[in-house]
Amino acid sequence: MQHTRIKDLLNASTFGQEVTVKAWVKTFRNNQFLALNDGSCLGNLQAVIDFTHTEEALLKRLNTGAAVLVRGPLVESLGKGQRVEVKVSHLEILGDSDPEKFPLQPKKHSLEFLREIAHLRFRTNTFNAIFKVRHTLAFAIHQFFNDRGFVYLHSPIITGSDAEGAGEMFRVTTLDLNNPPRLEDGSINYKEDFFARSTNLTVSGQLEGELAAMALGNIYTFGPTFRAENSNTTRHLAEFWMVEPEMAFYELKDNMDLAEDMLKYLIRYALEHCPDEIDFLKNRLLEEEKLKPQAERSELDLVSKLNFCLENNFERLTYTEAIEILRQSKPNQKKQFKYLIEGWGTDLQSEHERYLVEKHFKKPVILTDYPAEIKSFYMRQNEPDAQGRKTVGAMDILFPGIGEMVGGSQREERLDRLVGRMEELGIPAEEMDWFLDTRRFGTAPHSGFGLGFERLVLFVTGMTNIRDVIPFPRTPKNAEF
RNA sequence: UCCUGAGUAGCUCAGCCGGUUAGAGCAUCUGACUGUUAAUCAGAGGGUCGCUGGUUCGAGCCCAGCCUCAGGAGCCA
Repeated sequence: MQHTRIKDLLNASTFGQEVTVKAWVKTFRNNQFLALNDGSCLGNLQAVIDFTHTEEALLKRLNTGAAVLVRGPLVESLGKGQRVEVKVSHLEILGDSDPEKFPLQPKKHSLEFLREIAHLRFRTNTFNAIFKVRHTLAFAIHQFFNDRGFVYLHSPIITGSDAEGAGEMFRVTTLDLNNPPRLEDGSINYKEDFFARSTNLTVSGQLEGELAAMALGNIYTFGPTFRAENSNTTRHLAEFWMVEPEMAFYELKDNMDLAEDMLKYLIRYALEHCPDEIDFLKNRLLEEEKLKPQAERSELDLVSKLNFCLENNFERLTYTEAIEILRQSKPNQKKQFKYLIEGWGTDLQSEHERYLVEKHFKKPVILTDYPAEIKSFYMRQNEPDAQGRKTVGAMDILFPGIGEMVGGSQREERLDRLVGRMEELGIPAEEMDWFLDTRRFGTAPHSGFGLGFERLVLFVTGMTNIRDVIPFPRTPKNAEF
């Protein structure tokens, strides 16, 4: 049967026509006012029921969560608080919702509780808004790259390479775990496994992306990524989505320019296409901040924060410059950092990144040229500086409240340098032969980066826990639903 | 994995120094009211105090172990 989405009805400019609405009950007030939501927008449609001419048994079934059909003329609302309403002439229950058992009430629930009922949390305003924004950002990613002639590459989810060392991996196998085939020395015989070798879920599509970029020019991947790290934080998931562009003939600066353009494009796209959702999330955040002491409240509301991000250039500086700023910073002088900045060469701790981004520059920061020791083997080796310190052409983009949003680099395209570094780190070159072929045949400067999609969604929605911006979060000890 | 905190009604939380029958608001149920905006008013029902063990005349409260959750750290995106 034909029915109209509530979003269209709330925007309607003509009245009197009969409409049919199919939606879920949010609340039923005063035995006559039904607040309906069908997911098409955050707003509810008010349906007014003539309870004197409606069976009492039917009215009793208008419980929060029930699916209903209402039909009647769309009229200007007699009451305050809404512009339009439906005067119900026909009412049907499509699906009951037992009020004794339905866990959502017309009141504020904690995010922790909603996480436990992740299958139902879509029905709340907050998660309606979050997943609209998430969708919009995903769509905008494809739009951005497509407009610029990038090819969307599907890198494999099951990988055979275990040489990359970018974190703990999830094993993929069809072997009988209770009785696996073994070699004479007792080790497991993967020759008998499905792929006749040991396989894992991907931790990054970068290496495959590089192969494609060295032919197609500019590519990007956007898919699920898996890390079996025992991370219990508000910023990590065992299964998350990552965007990884890879560009032939791009040097580090081109790489940074693209990443900054992309982030601004995505934020602007969300602001333009989800104004209601972001406004709702902004107000939600303001409510939450009221509970905090003045000192801990943020200076900018969500919309201002996003706009501020668009209006300012990201601060670009090298690791070496950042160390100097941190060394002379107040918290370092006063020994307030848990990890004091003493010398050059160690990785920055969260507290240092937060100081740079949230206190010193107060905007997104791109850090470049990290010490080679603390970065991956594939990053391009810079010439040592006057003091003989070795760095690589890496770039990390740090965001306030999030930390590392993007991690990327110019890749080492010189075969001898790359193989040399792999030897130093004990990475077996034989297993990476296919990867090294790009450096053997027509090698060229190229660059790329990885964007943690959920971290972007966190920033744009103003949420603070990454488990609340993915439908069904996978974290250590939790893979429910 | 480490550090800190938490776990009491469907939800959010209170529960004093270890002491009789464990409380409140919301939700639910019953009734009243009927242009309400998380409707309102009156009444009622609702508990394995995370689990296991220990101390004690007596444990929601003290002790030990475990489980789960949250925040921070590490790892990273």
